[in-house]
Amino acid sequence: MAGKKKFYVTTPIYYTNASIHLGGAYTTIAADVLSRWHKLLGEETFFLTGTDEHGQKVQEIAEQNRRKPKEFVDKIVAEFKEAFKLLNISEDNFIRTTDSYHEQEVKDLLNILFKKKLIYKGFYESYYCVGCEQYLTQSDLVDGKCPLHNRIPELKKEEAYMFKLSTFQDKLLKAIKSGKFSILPEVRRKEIVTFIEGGLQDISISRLKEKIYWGIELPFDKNHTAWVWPDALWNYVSGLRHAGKENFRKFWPADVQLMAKDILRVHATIWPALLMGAGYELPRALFVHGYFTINGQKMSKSLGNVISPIYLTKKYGADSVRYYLMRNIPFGNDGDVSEQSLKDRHNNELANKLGNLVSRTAGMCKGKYTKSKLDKELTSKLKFKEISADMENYEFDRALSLIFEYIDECNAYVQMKEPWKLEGKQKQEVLYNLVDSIRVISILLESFIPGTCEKIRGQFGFERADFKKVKFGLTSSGKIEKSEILFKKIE
RNA sequence: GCCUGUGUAGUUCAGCCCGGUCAGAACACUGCUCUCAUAAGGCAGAUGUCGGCAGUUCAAAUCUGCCCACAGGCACCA
Repeated sequence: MAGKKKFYVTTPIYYTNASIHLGGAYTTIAADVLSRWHKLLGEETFFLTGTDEHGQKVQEIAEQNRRKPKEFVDKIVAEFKEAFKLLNISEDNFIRTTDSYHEQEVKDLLNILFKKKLIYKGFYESYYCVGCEQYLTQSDLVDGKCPLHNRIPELKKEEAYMFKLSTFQDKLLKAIKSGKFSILPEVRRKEIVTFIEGGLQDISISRLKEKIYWGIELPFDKNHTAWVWPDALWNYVSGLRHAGKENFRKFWPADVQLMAKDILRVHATIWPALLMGAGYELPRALFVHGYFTINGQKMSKSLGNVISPIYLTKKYGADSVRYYLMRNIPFGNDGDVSEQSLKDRHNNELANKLGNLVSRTAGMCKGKYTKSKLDKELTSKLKFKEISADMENYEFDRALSLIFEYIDECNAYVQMKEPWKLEGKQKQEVLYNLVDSIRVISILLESFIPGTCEKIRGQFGFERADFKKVKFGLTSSGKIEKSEILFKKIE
């Protein structure tokens, strides 16, 4: 079977200065959905996620907690893994930037770039506010002053190794404009093109070790640790190569890398530049999703409206949370999230439509179903091609909406045929078409609500199947093992 | 300030690229109805001057201009 397609998807690695938040769970769910979908398409897939654990913030927070950084991040990482398990995430590797294989890969990268003279010793300049006792960024400043203390910060200069990002400006623009390195959605691509056209400056890729000891030591200078970029971004290479060199050859480059818009710029500039510098192919696409508001408000700790994905999952179940997030917000847009709308979708769509269809069908079958002829009037209403196209375009909400349209058709079909009034063959035929439809639906929904689809398979005795089996009439006669409620109503 | 977007029923949104059943879907609401099922399902209905003004056109939510409101971006915080 030569030429089998492959699919490599990544999430960003999450920073371990705090517990997992809903946004991170969302990105990871989306990546999981894509990975599972492509697997069902018959492709070989690799799905990477993980944690970014070095740097000043972690160092400081650990100190505040009177812990060693490693102890501190171990605890946070355990929470991430717990959350992903709860959410039924099927990653192939969970990389930690503190993993020794990763640290070695980063050193190798830095050596290569250093030898190619893409890294040179220079100075990192930044603004230091004596009042804040902190470094500020350009965007922190208002009229060139620290807005908190209303004073002009000192410009501090310290030795740092620099990466020649500026060298890559034209090559990057070319890659983006040609579509070789695609940035989605379109709005984000425009943003990046404008930014790069404004000119790329070299960036610092190290900090003095005496200041930031919690990082990877530069292989060519013990007094420096790697700054976040080479360390964090390189995970996409090291995390894949960890699964074996064969694997790396097979899966590289990434087919799509998901992220929220806050980290797009580094992923659209520094990241591809590091790859070009080290002689790697660029990822095919970056896909940028939006932010959430909670009940119309920005999510923030100070407002106290942060919703924990662990809380939601424990309360409503992984599949409801997964379904809700994928269905409620067009991927790539900002969107609003609320427990009420989650409940509404859980009750109306998962329980009343899908759950009830399965339940009433199983009930009418009275223990068995018999292979019969197909009713095209029903089965022709499934829009599999459109659903596939929506998935190709990352339009998860549309795909789900079309799948649920078919579920509606099935429910209407029951009403129209009134199988409880029928006998013998006529009745068998109606039930067969419903059972067969449920089988097809369960394959289509597998990526989104894997736990539920497994239950459906168990109930009807279906085999686990991929999209080759998304054809009607493939169900043979069978027994209903047991009847169970897929989604209990909430409140 | 500059650059990008968004503004359509109570709510969330589709439609806008390629002008003419385009005024839609879902939820919520109201009425009717089947009874296999998780008091679920089915059918029917009301709701909007498509942000504002002007222009192009036989015809504009759909194209153009201006205005208003909101959001995002404009480098070392990820």
